[in-house]
Amino acid sequence: MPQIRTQGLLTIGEVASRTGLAVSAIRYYDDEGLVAARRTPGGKRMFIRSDIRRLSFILIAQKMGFSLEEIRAQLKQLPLERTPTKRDWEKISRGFRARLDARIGMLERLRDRLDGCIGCGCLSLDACRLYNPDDRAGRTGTGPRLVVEKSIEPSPD
Amino acid sequence: MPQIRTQGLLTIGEVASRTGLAVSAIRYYDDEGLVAARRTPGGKRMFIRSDIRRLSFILIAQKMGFSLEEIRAQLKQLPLERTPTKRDWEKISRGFRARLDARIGMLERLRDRLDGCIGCGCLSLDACRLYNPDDRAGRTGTGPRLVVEKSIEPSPD
DNA sequence: CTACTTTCTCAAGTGAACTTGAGGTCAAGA
DNA sequence: TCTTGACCTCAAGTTCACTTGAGAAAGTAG
Repeated sequence: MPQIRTQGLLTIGEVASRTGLAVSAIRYYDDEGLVAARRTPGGKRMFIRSDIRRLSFILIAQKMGFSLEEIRAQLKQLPLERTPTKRDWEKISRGFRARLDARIGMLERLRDRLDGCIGCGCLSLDACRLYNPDDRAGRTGTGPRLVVEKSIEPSPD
Repeated sequence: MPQIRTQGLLTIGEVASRTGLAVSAIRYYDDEGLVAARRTPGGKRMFIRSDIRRLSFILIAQKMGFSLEEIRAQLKQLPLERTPTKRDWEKISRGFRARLDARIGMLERLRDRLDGCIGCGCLSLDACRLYNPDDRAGRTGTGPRLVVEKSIEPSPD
């Protein structure tokens, strides 16, 4: 029985145990185009080694709070069929790092505001800098949400 | 028609426009016990002013990546019926701050590892410190996920 | 070849956090 | 009084990120 090139390729089960992902999750990512498994003549998914890296990246990016949609966008910069090069990963890294810094920055801003607001126990909502960073009170009708969206979100993208 | 104490109470519509939340979302939070609206004899929800603060807190905490479940746990420390005092909010603030710091710390650790791994473009998975921080290669079968869970999660809680 | 494990597809279910829709009530203004 | 608009309940629908289940085919060990 001639193995039609199992040349270092991995089955979905192997990838699952190597990444810790469920087989069903990997299939889902394949369907969603986050990885691109090739197929054996029999129709089984086969992965290249660098797919493990790809999948681990997905896992980690999710932990960081990125949606699959955002992760997909990041991964679009990597070649799907070929093992990515140093340059390929570096490109990803830059964009990812930027988004991550933005996210961290947002959390830190929120934290610092909390310290100065909830922390201080100020109970006068209209004067609260967390909810009204411009010191304009909440009488406009478009309150906190807009404030949050505008001043705290990482980037408009 | 004697208003049975609209004494500074707010309707759901007013609260919605003050917080930027949808009316349906506020009703949902009320059902879920994240706020406790009192009712008019006619059955309409009425809110006290500090509920705006409560709801804004929910909004912000969600932006930070906390689930409603976690937020509920935080808010349990606040009195539901009474306007919270400085002390009340301070208690919240401490727990919240700790969780927030943990979250930021996790992101920073991940970011720094990315810099040293994806950033450097190292392509040898088995040697990658991000996926194998202990420098033990991924041959054990229980790979990256465990690594991520164990070393990067904020706290077991 | 048989038995067994792994994999396949496709449809449907899950939980979180809401939104939408249907049908009904309440209070104020013309 | 009639109408309008804000509110009510309850059930069902939505999106995300998967999981579960049914039924079938592929590959491996004996």
